Amino acid sequence: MELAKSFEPAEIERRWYPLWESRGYFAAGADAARTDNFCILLPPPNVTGTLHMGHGFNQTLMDALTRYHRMRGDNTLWQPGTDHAGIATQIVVERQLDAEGVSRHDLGREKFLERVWQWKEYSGGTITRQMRRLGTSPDWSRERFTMDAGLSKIVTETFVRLYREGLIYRGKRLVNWDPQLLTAVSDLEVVSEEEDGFMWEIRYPYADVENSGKGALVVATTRPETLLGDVAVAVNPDDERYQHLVGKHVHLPLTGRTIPIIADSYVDKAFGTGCVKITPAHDFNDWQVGHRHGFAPLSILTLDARINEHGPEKYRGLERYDARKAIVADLEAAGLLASTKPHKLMVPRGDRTHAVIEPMLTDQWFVAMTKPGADGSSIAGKALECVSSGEIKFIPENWVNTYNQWLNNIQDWCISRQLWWGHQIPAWHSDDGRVYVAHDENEATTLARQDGYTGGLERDPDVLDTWYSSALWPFSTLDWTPNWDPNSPEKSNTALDLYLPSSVLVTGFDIIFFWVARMVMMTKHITGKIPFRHVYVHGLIRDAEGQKMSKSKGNVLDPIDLIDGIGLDALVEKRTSGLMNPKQAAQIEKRTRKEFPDGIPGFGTDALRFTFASLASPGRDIKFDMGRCEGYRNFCNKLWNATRFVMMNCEGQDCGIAEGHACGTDIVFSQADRWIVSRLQRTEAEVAQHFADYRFDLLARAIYEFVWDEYCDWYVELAKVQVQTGDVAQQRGTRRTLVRVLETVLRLAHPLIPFITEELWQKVAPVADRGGESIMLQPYPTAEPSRIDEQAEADIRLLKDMVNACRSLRGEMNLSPAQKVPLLAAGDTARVTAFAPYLAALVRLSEVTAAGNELPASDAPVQIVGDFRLMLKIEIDVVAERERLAKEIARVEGEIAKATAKLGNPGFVERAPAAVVTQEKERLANFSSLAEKLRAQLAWL
RNA sequence: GGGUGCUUAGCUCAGAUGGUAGAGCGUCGCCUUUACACGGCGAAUGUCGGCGGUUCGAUCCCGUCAGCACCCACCA
Repeated sequence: MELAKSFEPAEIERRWYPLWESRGYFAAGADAARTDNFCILLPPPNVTGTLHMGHGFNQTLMDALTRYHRMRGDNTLWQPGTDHAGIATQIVVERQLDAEGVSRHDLGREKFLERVWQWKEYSGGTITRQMRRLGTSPDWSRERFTMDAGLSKIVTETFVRLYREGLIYRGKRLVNWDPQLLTAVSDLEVVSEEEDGFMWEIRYPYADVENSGKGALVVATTRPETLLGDVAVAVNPDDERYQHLVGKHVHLPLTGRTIPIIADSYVDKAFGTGCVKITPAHDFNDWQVGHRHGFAPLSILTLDARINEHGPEKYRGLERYDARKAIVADLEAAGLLASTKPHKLMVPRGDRTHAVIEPMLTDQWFVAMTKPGADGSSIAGKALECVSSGEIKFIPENWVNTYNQWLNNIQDWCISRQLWWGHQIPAWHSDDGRVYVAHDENEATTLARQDGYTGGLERDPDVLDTWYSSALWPFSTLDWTPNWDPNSPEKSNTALDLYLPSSVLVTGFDIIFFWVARMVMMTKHITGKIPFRHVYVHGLIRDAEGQKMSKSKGNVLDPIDLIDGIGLDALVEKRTSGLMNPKQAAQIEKRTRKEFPDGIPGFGTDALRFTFASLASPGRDIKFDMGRCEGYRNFCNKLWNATRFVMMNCEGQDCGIAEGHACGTDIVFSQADRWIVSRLQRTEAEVAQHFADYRFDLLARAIYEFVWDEYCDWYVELAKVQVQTGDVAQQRGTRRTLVRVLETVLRLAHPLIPFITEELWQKVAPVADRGGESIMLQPYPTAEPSRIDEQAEADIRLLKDMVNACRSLRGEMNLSPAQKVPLLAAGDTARVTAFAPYLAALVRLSEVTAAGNELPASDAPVQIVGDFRLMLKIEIDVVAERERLAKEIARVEGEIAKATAKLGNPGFVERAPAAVVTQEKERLANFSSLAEKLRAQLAWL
């Protein structure tokens, strides 16, 4: 069957993916007898999410690694799955309910969860469908979801374990509270950004008899409303201005309360007035200070951030910012407001809701990070050890600093969330405040009875942070059981035995803390094993300007749109619908229409994947450049057409590989044939190295350059000559080389561009005498050093130099590409004769004549290549040619001067390595000889 | 306040245990040469951020300054 004239990816992709999947090519190796295991865990995307550029990038790299190792014959597993993404998913469903005018509380927990499950069922396949469009090849039969029964059971098991070890505890602590979501969040889920605010200075009048009426202490605050919860005013113990006041009291404005003045070194004398109001219930630092001085925190806010019953009657029920206004106004009226100044401050906001986070005193569950466990080391300590010992390796290495720094300063992890969607905490409360943590209610009841409690039990309503189950991913997806023991036949588990630890985690640096560190901590603590050996950390995809892609900025690119293409109107519609702030629509539309006046063309999956791979340089940010996507689409087309050429010339022809054509007697390989095979070996070696180093950018480039610059631009052109002018044996050698090299290159490139390589391989393989139902099942090419041919490489390098020199000459002489001219070549006659047919074709020469050792006197232009002098026999402008030669001589003399100076420097000759000195001498000799020849040529004119 | 990374051709980015600077896109010229105009051939373009130091030699190593970006952190 004929290949289409150009590469049309859509139909090919649609055809191949279902075949691969249904034939089971993605299935895990899972061969218990083997040790060459390779395993990657898919960072589980949100089950209700859609594929974004970050996924596309991340998954392309993982798929390339997976396909590579599978073709190498390794016992390979790419373990897929999705995450329930507690907060994110719950928010989406709550918004849907909002639109219907109901709240989750109207529905009740059970009904609400049904709704979420429904939504999960409805949209849950989107992300995995989109992954399939990317050509990803995980073992879908092993797909897991964090809230599957099996995984949930492991969540419970580990929770109970950690609790019983004393590493999970419950306590009333100040936590980051999202007043909009009404849940605690972890430190990592709070993002602080600098915002404009005010600094208010407030007078707290002296209350003691001797100072009464004599003035006031002035405190500075950015949050005046919290003064209602003040329990003290603190000054630095060394501050001479205030030392005498320590132990005295001030009136707390608007409250009728009197609070003490205390000394604490936490206070910075130089900042503000040197006096700090202490509000332990509403500030993390103040909580510490209050704790040191034995003050009970006074909470003055409700969970939805309104003034509560501990505040004065007047302010009760007021929302925090309304309360602020009222309080500032009242202070001013009372003459207690000393000043108001604009002030920049860091405002903590929830990463999901963007609501201002409130430190809130609540009962929560925590994982103790730094508390020593039974084995004497803490969870965080073990995680540090895994990396410092070298068991786990970061690539690039510098991420170790980031990892260590975080773990060295880690706080206990608040794992409870006041949400409904997630793993409900396996703890049961008695009426009298006792807590029983157990695998299920029966066990809890048993524990309660043993404890002498006979009343009812109520399950803790909270769920776990979504990252808790993610932290277990390396072993929960492999069906870990508490009694797992790889050394015991009854207790072993093939998947775990083979694939824990996995080989490499491929991830962006944005989730090193959220996920990577926590997986190390939990996996090591629970299973005793590290979760993975390598952590390959890649950058984050940004838009062409380097901006983060976000809905509100309207700069989001959808990988599927880059694959299929999208019209301008559809793109505008997509970017402007469902905005949180509809006012941005006009601006987004304008920018989109400017950036993509014709919409986005469909580049196909392979081009997109190749782009992702080639962008995977070690840096932090990756600006997505659509121009490169187009370039790699062109590359795919190049590969397509090279195959078309090879098929036209080889299919049904004698390629010297069918039966009866023994190599040697009736097949001849030219230097060009040996050269391309030699270059192929080098490319194969390079690719293997880049895979080992996770340098997908260099890997993509090596393949690109081999295919385009070597195979297409040179070898195919040389092969045309050989097929046209060679004898039968040489034609055989040429066809065989053409098809075999191509077939190998397809396998070499398959991990990056799976669809086109499969499609083409199906056509090429039979001609190359390789059978098989899919390229996926073929061995990955490996370099054979014995096939590296230095002589052939040198020969072709010389031929290329000659061709380039002649082409350059033609260009400079302004010869039309259509005009054929004769060439006279001085130098080794045998060489000239051997190269003549190639030169004639590649330079478009009418004839090539060997001139022996000397060129005739002529004013024709001459190029010098090594020991050869190449003369184009054309009429030229003698003056222009003199200028050209003079210019060239000047350039060469410049080089000679540089080299001479270098060699004249005793320091260089004495101290530089001998090889460098020799090289420099050679350079000088070559340039000198070239200059001499050029001068001789100039003399002819 | 602590930490990390970046600064190379108009744009996006590679690069070498320190020894003659590269690619893609873009630009300019020529070309329907039967694989490919998603193409071919040719051409132009860089004090490799500034300043010091080490060295025979620095774009690469060290120091310092500037600019940009990001991460962590409790400054009221």
